[in-house]
This record gives sequence, C-alpha cells and structure tokens, in this order.
Amino acid sequence: MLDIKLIREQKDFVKKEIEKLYIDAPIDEIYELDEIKRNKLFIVENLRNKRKTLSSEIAKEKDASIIQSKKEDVKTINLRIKEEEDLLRDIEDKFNNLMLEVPNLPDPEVPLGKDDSENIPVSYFNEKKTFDFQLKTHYEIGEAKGCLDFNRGVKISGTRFYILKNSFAKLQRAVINFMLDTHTCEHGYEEVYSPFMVNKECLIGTGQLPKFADNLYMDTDSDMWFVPTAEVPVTNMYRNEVLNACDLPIRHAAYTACFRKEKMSAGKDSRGIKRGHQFDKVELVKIIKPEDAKEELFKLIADAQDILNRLDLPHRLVKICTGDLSFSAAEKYDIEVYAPGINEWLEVSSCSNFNTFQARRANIKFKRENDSKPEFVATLNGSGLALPRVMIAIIENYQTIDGNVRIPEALKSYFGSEEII
RNA sequence: GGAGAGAUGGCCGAGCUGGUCGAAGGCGUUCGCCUGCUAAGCGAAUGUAUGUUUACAAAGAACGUACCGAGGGUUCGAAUCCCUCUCUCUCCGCCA
Repeated sequence: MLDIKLIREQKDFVKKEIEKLYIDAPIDEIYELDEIKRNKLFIVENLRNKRKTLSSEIAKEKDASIIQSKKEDVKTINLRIKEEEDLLRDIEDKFNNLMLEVPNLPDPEVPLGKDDSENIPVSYFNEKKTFDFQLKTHYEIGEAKGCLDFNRGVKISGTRFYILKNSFAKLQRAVINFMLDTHTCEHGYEEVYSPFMVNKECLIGTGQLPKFADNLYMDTDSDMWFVPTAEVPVTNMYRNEVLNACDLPIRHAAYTACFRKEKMSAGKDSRGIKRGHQFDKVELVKIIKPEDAKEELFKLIADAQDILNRLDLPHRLVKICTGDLSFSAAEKYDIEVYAPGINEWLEVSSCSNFNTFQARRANIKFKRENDSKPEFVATLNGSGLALPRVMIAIIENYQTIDGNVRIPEALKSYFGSEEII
C-alpha cells in the first residue's frame, strides 16, 4: 500500500510513476475520496465531541428537567451521528478497497519497458555445457526411467499434476535439504517451517489479494487459502507487530509446497514439470530497515545464485522492466537457469524489493530506539530456489549419452551412494 | 467434538453494582538528582492511529476523535450490561 500522504501531496508524481507500469490505478478517485473522507471525519468527530460534552454535563447536573432536556438533545445528535457515520463508513470502505488496488511504485533504477520482452539480461554465469550427443528433455528421461508419471498425476488430481518417483523423488528431497542447509549454515538465514494454508489477511498483507484471487486455491467457508509462495506465511509472521531495531535484519529460509491455479491456455508450458498447480520451493524472506533494502536485495540475489553456482548450472540474471514488475514490487530481478534439453531459460527465482509496500499492508513496524516512533520495515524476498525447474536443469544438464543423469558434486552427500540415476 | 474459565497499555495486574478511565498499582524503559563506581533511593516522563489548527525545510506544538480480543446492540453516557464471532487455558472424548 502506498502512503496516502504521498498521493495527497504528490498526486501527479504518483500518476506518472504508475504509468510506467502500464497498469491503471484509480489515483484521481482516491485523491478525491480522501478529501471527502477527511471532511466527513471532521463532521463526525465534532458531533461526537458534542455528545461527549453533553453526556458529562448530564452526569453532573442535579436538575431533573435540565437532565431531561439534555438527554433529548443528545438523542437528536445521535441520529445525526448515526447518519454521518454510515456515510463515513461507506466512504472509508471504498477508499480502503481502492488503496489495496494500487501497485507499488517502481524504483528509479528499474528500466522502462512495457512487458517481459523488454527485460534486460544483465549478466551470465557458468558456461553452457557442450554435448556431443542428441539431448533429451527431462520428461523423456524421467518417463523412460520410470521416475516421472504424468498420466497417474492427472488421474488422481487433474491436469498439470504429476508424480515424481524413485530417484527423481529422492533427488528433489536431496535438493531441498541442500538448499536449506546452504542458506541456513552458510548464508545466515534462519529456517522456518510454516503452515501451507493461511487466512485472507495474510494474502492482503503481501499483495496477492484482492487483485489476484483467481490464481489461488481456497476454502472460503473456513477462510483458508493455500499459499502460492512461502513469502505469504513467512512475511506475515510479523503482521501487526512492532519489532526492535536490534532484531533486524530478519532473514528466513522456508521450504513449502506452493499452489497456483495458473489459468493459462492448455498446452502452453504444459509439457514436463515446468509449470504445475503444485510445486515445491525454498523461499528467502528478509525483514529489514528501509535504508538497507538495496544492499540486502543484492545479497539475497547472490545467495540464491550461490545454489546454482554450487550445482555448476549455467544461469543469467535478468533485470525486470517496469511493465513486468509484479504488483507489490518496487524492483525485481529474475534468475534464469538454462535447460539444454528443452532449450529454455527457466525462471528459478524472482528476487524483489518491496520497500515498505507490504509492511504498510501487513502493518509491520520497527522502533529504532526504545522511545522512538514505530516506522514501517521494508521487506524482500526471492526464491532460493523453485524445485521443479532446478530439477529440470539438473536432469538436462547432467544427462549422459546413455540416458542417465549424473549427480552433481554438491548433492552427493545428500543423495547417497549412487552417482548416476 | 463435549464441559468450564478467560482475553485490559512493552509486561504483570486492578477496574467489570455503567459517568473526568486512555484506564489505579507494580515491573520495565528513558531523562535528571544522588553516589568513589555499580546497585539501592528520590523526582519526572513513558501507547497507537488519525483529523483540525499552527509550523511548513524539518522536528514539533495545541486541540479533537477512535482504540480495554473482533463485530453488533442497550443507554444521554460502556473497559464495565446484552448478543454473535475469534482466540487462549483447564478437564473429558477422539486421533497421526
């Protein structure tokens, strides 16, 4: 959520920034409602003040007839208060709902661009491997080895579900542990295992709701929503809290399954395990002082990249342009790993700086000193990393001429004795 | 799932026979005094959000409003009474 004061005082600036995102946001409407709301609030507050004054006069008054007439006065005032309060509430509801639909403003360093075609690959890491044989895709290898079962996945759950079996299931488990250990033991993150289901407030807090409800699985009867990313439960751990400056930065690494409806055209991206309705992910989340956002973002990106370096996988860092920024992000970098079998760069991590946008929504604050005023924190997050695509990259980059997969050096202590699957 | 108890400020804890209660008292914290240093002692300050005015570079200041788990209701007036919901604790049942 943006600071209403920013809209109030620099409306044109805000509008100009939002134009860069190629998104419509009702800034003018909010600006007007804000003024109407303040006027109405002023009226209501004055009426309440009158009531309060009269009521305390009644308490002190001895004369029964004066008491009676003052009671009548308050009754009359109460009718007006009720009326005005109802109006105020409508205005406030509308105002709040509109505020929740305004995206974050882009950081000045974010390149201008209208969509993902204008994202900028900024650097490449680890050479693409060369192969002297016909490459297979991960799903060809997986099905041939009995490690991937798409048909039964669809049978039990529907399209875009699959089953990992045998060595692939074990490989995924090894990769999860490898990632968590690396982030906790080497990069200084604290591990968190959170619920996979959260209430609506959390999704509003991190910005998935109200705009993106159609990508979420939920049981609205009990207000339980499947998490689309661990960002949601982990950031919201601190919802409605005031943290001490000495507790910051908070750095968490969390493994969860993630659930997304991904309502896109059938067929697109549907081969293989690249885009399912359920996938595993290790997520990195930071709660920090606003002025540390830049520095911490680059450390977070480096921490995520370190996983790919240790696995010796070719990857690149892509700077996301304004038009492709996600709703809550002020700036964002994607990490894409190269998968030679399907010949694609796959997004395995999206590292974002939200500044105080999520903190405003989730009401997460901190105090610099014991007696200083609470301020909003900044939040960051990025995958570290998304499992299916790392799996694809490992399987396709480490494939051998005879259709097997070598185990990367870094995973050997996690995978057990076999060197080849 | 059944029965009961409870939810008050950073924490503990009064108030709950409705009226200066934003809330006693204690602890903690901050500042000052005291002291060879520390402790103790003494004095003072100490919630959040928001509006109006003032100031406007900023901090601030004055006044107001809301907030005693959440949402309704009764009343001239609610932390206090009534209803609904949520959560916590204890006991019983069930269960990985």
